[in-house]
Amino acid sequence: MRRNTAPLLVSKDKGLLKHWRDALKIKSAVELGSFSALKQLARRNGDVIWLDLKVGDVPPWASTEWNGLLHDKQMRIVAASSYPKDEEAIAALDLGCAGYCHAFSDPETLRQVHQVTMAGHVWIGQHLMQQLIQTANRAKPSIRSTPGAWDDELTAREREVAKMAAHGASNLAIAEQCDITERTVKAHLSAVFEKLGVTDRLQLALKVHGIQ
Amino acid sequence: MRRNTAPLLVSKDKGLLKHWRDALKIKSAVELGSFSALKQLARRNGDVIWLDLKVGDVPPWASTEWNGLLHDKQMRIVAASSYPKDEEAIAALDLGCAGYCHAFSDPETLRQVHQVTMAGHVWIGQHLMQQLIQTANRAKPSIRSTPGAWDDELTAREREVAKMAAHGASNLAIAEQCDITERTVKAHLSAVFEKLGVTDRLQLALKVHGIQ
DNA sequence: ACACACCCTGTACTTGAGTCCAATAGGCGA
DNA sequence: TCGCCTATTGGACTCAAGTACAGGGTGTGT
Repeated sequence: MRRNTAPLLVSKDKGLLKHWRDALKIKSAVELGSFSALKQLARRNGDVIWLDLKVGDVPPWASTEWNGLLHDKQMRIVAASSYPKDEEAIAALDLGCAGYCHAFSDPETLRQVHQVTMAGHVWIGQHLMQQLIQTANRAKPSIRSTPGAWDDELTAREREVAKMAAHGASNLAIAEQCDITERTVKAHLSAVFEKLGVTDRLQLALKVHGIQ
Repeated sequence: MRRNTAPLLVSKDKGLLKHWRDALKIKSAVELGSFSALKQLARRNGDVIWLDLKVGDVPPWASTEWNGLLHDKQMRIVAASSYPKDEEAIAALDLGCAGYCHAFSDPETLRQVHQVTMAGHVWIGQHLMQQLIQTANRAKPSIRSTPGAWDDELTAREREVAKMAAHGASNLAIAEQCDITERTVKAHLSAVFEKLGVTDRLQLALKVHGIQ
């Protein structure tokens, strides 16, 4: 079982340091004022390191400086920003950071971040989580029942009409675009619905775009 | 501050139920043996619901049955599987589940999952996290188009209704799930259309799911 | 007390969507 | 030539969706 190891707080902001100390309920935290000072420490025992990204000398995410710190599992770094950005979060987590959060999150959340990361898990905010899930859902055709082959048994015309409908075009708009009657569009769509096993154009759109 | 509300455990597996009870350190847990029983409960107060996916009558992820349970924030469902799959996790979390984990995770992890989800955050295993990060990194143009900001100026109810509509639910279905009148659903959706600058539910769906 | 936002509901209306029951015409393989 | 598929269209119909107009109830901040 793990015990109450002292986290390492890296920031220049006195207010932030106090906020963290109060939240994590620690009396004597090791505190550093710069990223370079952090680098000196070399391999610690697995404590969580809270890193204020505003600290100044934090290297860019693409830098190789991170390799030694993160790719061995020795350091569990929680990157904290007062102005969180999704791109930054992804970059940080991809590099191996144990967490990414708003620097001034409420104490309860900070405590959870600490516990979770200390236990070897990864922390991520729910907003970013939604982004990731959505991206993954769109990027991963393996989830679909019919991976990209939704239009297999459709005729050319049906495919054409189906795509337009799935992108929000009205029957009339499709008719004009294809230079046919609205009635014909309906006929094609009915056939499409039948073949794809859906009931309306919204279901069709979800299927075409890979959602459910 | 948060009180010690009793979680709801849904499983047929006696051993699993005991495992969960022991891990979460609860004496009197409400336990259900089926998903359908869970559906009867309607809107609870926000307790965490532990759902064993092996329970049998769990509807497929594409089903609209999930809408009412998940898209309002009333139910925080942690989906637990003895044979976790990444695709399933993504599907579950995308639908609005608060977490996805191995059913027989060690007690400490289970406790953390419980705390995190109870606090309104989302739990995800670190392996899947890595996958998501990598996927996001490969497809980062889509994430910077901020597909998650579509519901910024919507009210909670509007958001809820909008999500369900965007997933293909009819007004009547939404009404029943939310226990309101179809007329009210229309009112909410009209407001949503107005705020999002779309004309119908299909356009809404495209916006919600990040297409166009 | 008041304004304001949100949530809920009603009646009445217009209209796009989708279906059912047809029909005509061209292409193509057996 | 005879089916069979595809594309096209018509009329008539049902119905969900969305809008316009008009409220009532609640909670919250000023």
